[in-house]
Amino acid sequence: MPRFSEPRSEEALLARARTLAGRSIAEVAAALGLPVPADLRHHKGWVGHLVEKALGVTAGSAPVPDFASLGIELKTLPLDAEGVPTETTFVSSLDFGDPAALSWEGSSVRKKLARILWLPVQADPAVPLAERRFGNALLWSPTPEEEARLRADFEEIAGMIEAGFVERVTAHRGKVLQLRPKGANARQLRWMVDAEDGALARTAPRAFYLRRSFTAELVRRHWALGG
DNA sequence: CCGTGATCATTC
DNA sequence: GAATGATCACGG
Repeated sequence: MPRFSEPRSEEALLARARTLAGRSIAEVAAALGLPVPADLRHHKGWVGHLVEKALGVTAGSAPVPDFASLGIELKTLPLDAEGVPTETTFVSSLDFGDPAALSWEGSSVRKKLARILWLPVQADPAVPLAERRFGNALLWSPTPEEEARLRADFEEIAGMIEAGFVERVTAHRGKVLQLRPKGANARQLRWMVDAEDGALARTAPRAFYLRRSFTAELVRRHWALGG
């Protein structure tokens, strides 16, 4: 059954997450006394918030791990009928005000991806939201090979930003990790320091995302699903 | 206002 | 069909 308190160990967290396996969104929501929206069009992060409540996440929107004391990030992983992720995975926003944010070691990307609790959730559009079921959770850390691929993409993107070409970093760049706009709308802007002259300039807020091909590979390897 | 939770909608 | 760029809701 879902609980409200934060788990104190990896084992406790994983055990609790696995109680969600096979359960429907309607069941989990009912246990928490939450109504299920008809669809996600106006509730895009709803499933993620539902799972947070069920597993005892208290961190809110602070840029820290969901389970701060355990250093674990929680991510839902929406899968289609074949077990392939239907969406990219948000990793972290780019902090234009933090010089360390552009070094791999100091980056929020490395920290966020260091340990993730993946919770697969059915996302076949043919299945109504309330009837979709959760899968078996996986506590994951990147292998050295995966980290090398992530780091290579990150450093390519970070290098362009440091050189003053942030506007030329599109979502096409990066094999497993990409940088995309992330904001309420395209009109929202952030201040950044221009690499050339040090002047302040406005630019769109951006965030790092994992490509579907990367998480699809993860699913195939750990759940033996998909094609 | 901003960051986290993500998915949508248009274009390719 | 899949990917990119845009968008929606919420808490603090």
